[in-house]
Amino acid sequence: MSARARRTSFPEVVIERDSDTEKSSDDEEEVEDDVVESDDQEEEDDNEEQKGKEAEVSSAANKKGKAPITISLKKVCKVCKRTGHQAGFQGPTYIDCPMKPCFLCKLPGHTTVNCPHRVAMEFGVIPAYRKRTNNSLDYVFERQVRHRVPSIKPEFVIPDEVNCAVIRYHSRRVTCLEFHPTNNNILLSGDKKGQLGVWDFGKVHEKTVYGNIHSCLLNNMKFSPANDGTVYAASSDGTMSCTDLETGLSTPLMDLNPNGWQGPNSWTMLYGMDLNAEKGLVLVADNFGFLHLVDTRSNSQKGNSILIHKKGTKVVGLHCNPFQPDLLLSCGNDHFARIWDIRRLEAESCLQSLPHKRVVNSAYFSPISGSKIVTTSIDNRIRVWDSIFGNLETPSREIVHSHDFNRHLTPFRAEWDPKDPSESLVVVGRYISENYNGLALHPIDFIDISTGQLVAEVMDPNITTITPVNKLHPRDDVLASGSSRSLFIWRPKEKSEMVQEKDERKIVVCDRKNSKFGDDDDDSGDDFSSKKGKNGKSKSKKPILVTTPCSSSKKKKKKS
DNA sequence: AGTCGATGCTCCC
DNA sequence: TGGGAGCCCTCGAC
Repeated sequence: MSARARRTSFPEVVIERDSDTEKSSDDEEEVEDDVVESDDQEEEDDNEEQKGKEAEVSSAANKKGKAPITISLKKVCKVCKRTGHQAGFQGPTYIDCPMKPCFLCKLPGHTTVNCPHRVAMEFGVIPAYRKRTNNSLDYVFERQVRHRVPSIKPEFVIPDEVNCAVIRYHSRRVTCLEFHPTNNNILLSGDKKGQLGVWDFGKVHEKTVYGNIHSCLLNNMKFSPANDGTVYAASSDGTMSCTDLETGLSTPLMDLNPNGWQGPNSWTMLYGMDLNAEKGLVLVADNFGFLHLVDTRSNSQKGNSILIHKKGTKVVGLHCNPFQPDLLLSCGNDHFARIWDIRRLEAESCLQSLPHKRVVNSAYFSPISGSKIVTTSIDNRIRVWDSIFGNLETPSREIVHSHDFNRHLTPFRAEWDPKDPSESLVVVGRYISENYNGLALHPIDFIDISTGQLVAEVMDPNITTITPVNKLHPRDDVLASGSSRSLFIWRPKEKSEMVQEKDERKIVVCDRKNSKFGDDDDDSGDDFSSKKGKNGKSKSKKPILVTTPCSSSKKKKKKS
């Protein structure tokens, strides 16, 4: 009996067989066959479904006539390409490849299922503890800053229910969000195509998208502190723009590719951006490690560009300290976050380098006192420095959290709650899914960065996509999320109910072409609620969200 | 329901 | 340092 004939535990498809007596002369193949057999034994023991396929082709190149080609269907792990196990979704639960390090904490020896960081997110985190250096900066902190940070933590208010949304607001994935500084209902959103959305979520059906400002990824935007009708934006097309929100008219303040496309080695993209209101400066950083300053009064570049990160690497984040705007925090792909003094900016003049193990997606000073730093790195760790006046050699805390890099997703950024006086609440989307009543959902996490504890995980059975872009409202208990091409507004449950009393929850489906309901004004669509969970496990889904009419909308006409 | 492809980015050699 | 291989929980179209 040949080896192939004995293989009975999985389906076999013989495409062509010339002669049963012909055997492959290739020794290596013989060995492989043996390996396969032992794997088969495991499969029988496991008694699992056979999925995947492996084509075994006997070369028989030295023989005349046709070679036998046997394709056997058996399970192959798509991660490590070995047999005997399989990674992937089994229903709503993702099974990791046991041959790889933990997908969550990146350590070997276990998978995410029993990773201690998944069981308890605060695992291994040292609760609030400030390293005292007893130097003069510590003294300054005690005198000037400490009283701004209350020692008693207020109760966190979590916006945990979808209040309104526009499905497919953008034609490409959302890259950034920004709330209007004075108008509570205006949300700005940028997308991968460079389009800028202006959404008044008080009037859900009204949708404005400016498509002619940038030609690719809108990476960051900020409102002008001098004029809240004006917004600055940095894009991968190499331009930094200043746009009037009323008219949509845009002025390019900087174009780093004035000669157009000259090849990938010279094409400059703008990523990190922030404003220094005191000095009237826009700070932007590019993909070659340089920082550029633009004077908003003269609309011209100020000084020379300065290399602030390793030459040739992206600088993805810039943040001016809210308390001392001359302090600048940058982060980038050279695995560093850096603190700078804008008054003394030159290459290698940074006050402090904060090393990370991998690329740093974001680095922010705390929003009120500016004395803390939170960074998000693609090594699946949120790092916290409790005081920029203290010892910055090592972070005060490292919180393991799933926010891996994926080329199809906007990079995750942990964002402060600007309303939290204790400066300890942070919001960040989660990459890996969890099984919630038979649905694989990717929640949005609220984390207390002083303890590493998961304060809340916010999800909706209808949002099955990953939500990497999140922004908390500067004044209201509102969370804005960008998930794929859609925008969501969350409010706390009780408040949501109050709002609904006078105006029902509003979910609008955009994109005429892809929606069978056709019209933005059409209120009958259930595209949102009909979305399936992972692996089509939609049976146990609670249909809590439906497309409801906007009662205040005057445009109530049905298409015949 | 299952497959496929668009593709940017990281990191290793 | 440059080039290129490879990429584990995408997402949406067909």
